Amino acid sequence: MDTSRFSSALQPVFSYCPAGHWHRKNLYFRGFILGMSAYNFGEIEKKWQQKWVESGLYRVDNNSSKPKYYVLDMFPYPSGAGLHVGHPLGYIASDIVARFKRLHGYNVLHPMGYDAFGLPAEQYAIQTGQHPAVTTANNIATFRRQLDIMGFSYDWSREVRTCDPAYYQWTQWIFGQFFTHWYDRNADKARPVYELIQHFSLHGTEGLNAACPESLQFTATEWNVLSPKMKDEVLNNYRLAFINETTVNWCEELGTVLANEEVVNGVSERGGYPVVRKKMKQWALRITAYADRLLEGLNRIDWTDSIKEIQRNWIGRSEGAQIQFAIENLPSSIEVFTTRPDTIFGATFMVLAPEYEGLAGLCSEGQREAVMAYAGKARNRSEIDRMADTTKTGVYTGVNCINPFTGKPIPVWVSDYVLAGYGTGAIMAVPAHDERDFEFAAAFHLPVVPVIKPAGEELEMPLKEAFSAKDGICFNSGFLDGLPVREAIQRAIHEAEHKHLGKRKINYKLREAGFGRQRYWGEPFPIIYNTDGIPLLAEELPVELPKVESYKPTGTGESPLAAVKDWVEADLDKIPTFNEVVIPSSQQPDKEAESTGTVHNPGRRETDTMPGWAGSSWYFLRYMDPHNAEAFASPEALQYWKQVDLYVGGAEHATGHLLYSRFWTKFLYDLDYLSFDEPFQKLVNQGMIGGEDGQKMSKRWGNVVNPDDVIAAHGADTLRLYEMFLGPLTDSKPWNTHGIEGVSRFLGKFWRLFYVDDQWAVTDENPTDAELKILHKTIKKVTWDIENMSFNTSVSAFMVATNELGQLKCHKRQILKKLLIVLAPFAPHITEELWHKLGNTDSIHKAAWPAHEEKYLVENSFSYPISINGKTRTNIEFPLDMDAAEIEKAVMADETVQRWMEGKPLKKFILVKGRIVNVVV
RNA sequence: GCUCGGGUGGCGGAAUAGGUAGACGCGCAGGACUUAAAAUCCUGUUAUCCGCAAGGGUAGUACGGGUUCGAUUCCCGUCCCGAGCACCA
Repeated sequence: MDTSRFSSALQPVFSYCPAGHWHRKNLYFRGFILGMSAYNFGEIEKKWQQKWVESGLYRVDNNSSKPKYYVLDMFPYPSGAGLHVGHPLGYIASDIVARFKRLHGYNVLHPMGYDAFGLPAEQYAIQTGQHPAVTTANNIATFRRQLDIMGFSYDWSREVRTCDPAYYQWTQWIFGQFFTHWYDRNADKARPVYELIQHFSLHGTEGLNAACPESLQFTATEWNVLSPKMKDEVLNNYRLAFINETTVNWCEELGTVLANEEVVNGVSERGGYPVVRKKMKQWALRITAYADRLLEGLNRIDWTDSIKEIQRNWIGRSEGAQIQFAIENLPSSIEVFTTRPDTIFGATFMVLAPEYEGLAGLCSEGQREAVMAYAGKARNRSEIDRMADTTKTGVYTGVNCINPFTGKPIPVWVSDYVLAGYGTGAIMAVPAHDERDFEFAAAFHLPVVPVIKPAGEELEMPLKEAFSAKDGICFNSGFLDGLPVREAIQRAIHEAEHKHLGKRKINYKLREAGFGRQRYWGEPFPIIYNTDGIPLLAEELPVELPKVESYKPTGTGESPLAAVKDWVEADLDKIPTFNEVVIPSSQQPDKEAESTGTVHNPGRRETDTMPGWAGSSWYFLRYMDPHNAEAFASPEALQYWKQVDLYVGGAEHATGHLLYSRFWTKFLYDLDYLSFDEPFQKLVNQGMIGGEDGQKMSKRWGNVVNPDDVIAAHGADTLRLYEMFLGPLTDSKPWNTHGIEGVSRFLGKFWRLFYVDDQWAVTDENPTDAELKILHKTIKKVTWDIENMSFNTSVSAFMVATNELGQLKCHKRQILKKLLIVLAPFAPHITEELWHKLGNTDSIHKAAWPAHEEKYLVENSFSYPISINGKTRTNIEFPLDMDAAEIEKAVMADETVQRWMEGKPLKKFILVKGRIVNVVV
C-alpha cells in the first residue's frame, strides 16, 4: 500500500503518535484523502456487497436453459459463539467453485441455511429461561452478518431453517412417509403399508420377503380376525418408522435417559449418580433395510476412501452362517452366527450373552441362581465400562449342546463378552482360532482343539495364542481336512444347509436409527395415540411445537412437552388422522358426544421430539424449492437440480448426517420423488484450522481468531485468499497471523498493476509474447487447480503472475482484463472494482472464463538439465525440434560433460524431449 | 489391536504421468528510498565443505533395503504422527 504521498503531507499532524496508532490512522484515512485511487478494501467491499444485494446478482432461477451445478456447504448449527476463522474455510472453497462454475456458464445453486434445532439452545434455555427460538434467532443474525462480510455468493432468498414450521412440516411429512411404508426385499424398495395389508389379508405372510426383526408367519385367516390393536402391533414390525424397544442408559436420580458419552464408569457424568441399562420404547427408523444399498452406493460416489471406509465399517456387513446346536437332553436348540464355519470342528464350548432371551429357562436348576446373578450384574454395567474392561468373566449354565459336526457334547456358558444385539446373541467358541474365545478358555480351563494350521507348517502345542489367520489349511475336521480356509467356509455352509443344521447368513453391525429424544427443542412427531395406544398419523401439518413453562427434563423420562396438558390431550374427532388399520373416527360421528360437548375420542400426542439429524437429512432438497407449500419441493425443481454435485463440509459427520442423508434419499427415491438415490456426488472434507499455538482453536485456550477482526484489518478478499493459501483445503493446519501480510501485500501489488502512484496506469498497448505467456500459463494453472480443489497453488500462481507482470511493468488492458476474471472467484470485491474501473458496466461475476491458448505457451527451445549418471551437472539449451542425434552430439561435445565423464566410455544416452538428458557412463 | 491418511528447510507448504527437490508465502539477514519511521522495492536464505571472490564439491524429502539411466513419487520392511473403528464372533 503506497501511502507516501499523503504521509509526507500529514506527517506534522501525526508525528507524535505512537507507531502502532499511526499505522491505523494511515489505513483509515488513506482512501478518504486520496479518493479511490489507493486500494481501500473497506470501502470497496462494503460498496459491492450492497450493490450485489440490490441487483440480486446471486439469485438463481429454477427455469434456465443453462446446465445446472449444485454446490453445497454443510449448513451450520448457529452457536452463540459466532464464527472463528476456521469455520469459513470450506465456505470460501465452495464459493470459489460456485463462482468459477457461473463464469463457465452454469446455472449454479449455492444456498445456505441453519441447522437450528438442537441441544445447546435448549441447555441455554434451561439456564436462562430464554426461549430457544429467541436465542436461535439472535445467533442466526450474528452468523448472517459474519457470512455477509465475507462476500459469499449465496442465494439468500433460498435460506432454510430447520426450526421453522414451514420447513419442519416437511420433516414431519417425510416421517409420515416412513411410517406408512415398509421394505419389500423382493422388489428391493419401500412400498406402501396398505399394499402389505392387502397381501396379509389375501396370503398372510406367504411369499413375503420384508425387512422386519423377526420372521413372523401367519395365514390370511389369522390376520383377518386380528383386532386393530393387534394388527397395528404386527405392522409395527414392518413400518420403516416404528416403535422400537431398545436398551438405553437410564439415570433414576436425574430422571432421564443419558447418551453414551454422558455416562462415565457406570455413573452419570453430571452428579455421579448410578446409571442402569433399561429397555425403553422409542421411535426408530428401519435403516437396516437399506444396509446393502447404502454399501453399494458408496461405489458410485466420489468421496474420500476414509469416509467410505468409516461408513462400510459402521454398516459392518459380514458373511457367514447361522447354525443350530441342539441342546443335550432337550428338544430345543441354540442358534449361533459365525463367519468361520470352517472352524466348527474346533468349537469346544458355547457362550450366550447375559441378555439372551430365555436364558433363565435354559440353564440347569443348580446353576440358575449363579447364572441369573451374573446376568443381572452384567446387564447393569454400562456399555463403556463393558468395553473398557476386557478381562473375561462368565458362568457355566449347567447345560451342554451337541456339536453337530463332531457329535460331541460341549458346555454352554454365559459371558458379557458376547453381545446380545449382534447376530443371535450366542456364539460357538473356537478357542484355537479366535482370540476372545482363547482368553475365555484360558480363564476357565476349557479345552482348546486346533483345526487350522498354516500351510506347510505344524502348530506349536500347546497354543500360546489363537491362530486366527485366514490363510491356513483344515485338519482334524472330517470332510474339511486339507481344504484351505476360504474353500472350507463354503463347504461347511453347504454341508450345514444340506443337513438342515443351518443356513448362509449375512449380518450387519448397523443398528436401527433411534429417532426419539426426550427433549423440547426439536420437531414434534405428527403422532397421536388413541385410547388403544395405536399411533395415528396427524394429517394436518405442521404439528407446531407448543410454548412450555419450563424446558427442564420432567424426571419421568418424558420430554418437557408432556407437561403441556392442553397440547398433549387431543380430540381425535376434530383432528384428521390416519392409520391403515383404524377407521377414522370422523367417519363415524358420535351424535351424543357432539351434543354434550364431551371429548368422546380422546387422543394423546407423542411427546418425544425428533433428533437433531432429522432436519439435516433432507435440507439439500428444500433449497431447490424452498417456499413450496404443496410439497417439500416440486417435481420440476427436483428434476432440474438433481443431486448435489459438490458437497463441502467436515468429516465428523461420517456416520451421522452423511449416512442418514443417503438413507433418506434412497427412501424418497423409492417413492419416486427423486430421480437419484445418492444425495452428494462429490464430497470434500475441509481440514480444521488450529490456533497459532498449535492447539485447537477455542475460547478455552484463548487462541480464537475472529474473522471480523481480520476483515477489518485486511479486508475480506485478503482473508479469503489467505485461508486458501494456508495449505491444501483438506489438511488441518494452524493459523498464522503474520502470514496474512504476504497475501495482503499481494493484493497491494495486484492493485498497482492498475494504479501507479495512485494514478490510473492501464494502457491499450498490445501485449508482448512474454506478457501473454504469463497470462495464459496462469489461466491454465488456475483452471486446473480449481477443478482439482487445489486453491493454495492457485493463489501462488496469482502471486507469480503479479510479480512477473510487475517486473515487466505491464499495465496492459488485454492482459489485466482476463487476469481479473480468473482472480474474481477468489477475490470478488477488488476484481469487481477494477473491472468497473476498466470501463465495464456489468458485473465481473457474469463474465466468461477466458480460455488459455496453448500457442502462447509453446516454447521453441528448452534448457535441458544434463545429468551424468543421474546427477545434474549442467544446463544446455536446445531447440525443441532439434534432432535427438544432434542433441546427443552436442551434449557429448560439451566441455562440462566431457570433464564429468572423466574419459570413461558412454554406456547409454537418455533423452526425454523437453525434460532431461541423462548421460550414463 | 484393526483400518485409512500422512512424515519434504526455522515455519505454512510446492513438485498435477518416475525426469533440475524446496515454487509461492511467512520469518530472518543485508541493501535502496527517507532527516527518521511506516510503506514500497531489491538481494540472500536446506545443511555442510573448498575458495578473498567468481564459482564449485558432498550430503539431503522419517529410517533401512529394492526396482530404474534416473525415486519425494513405485515396491518391501521399520519407526513416528494424525483420524476413525474397536469383545460385531
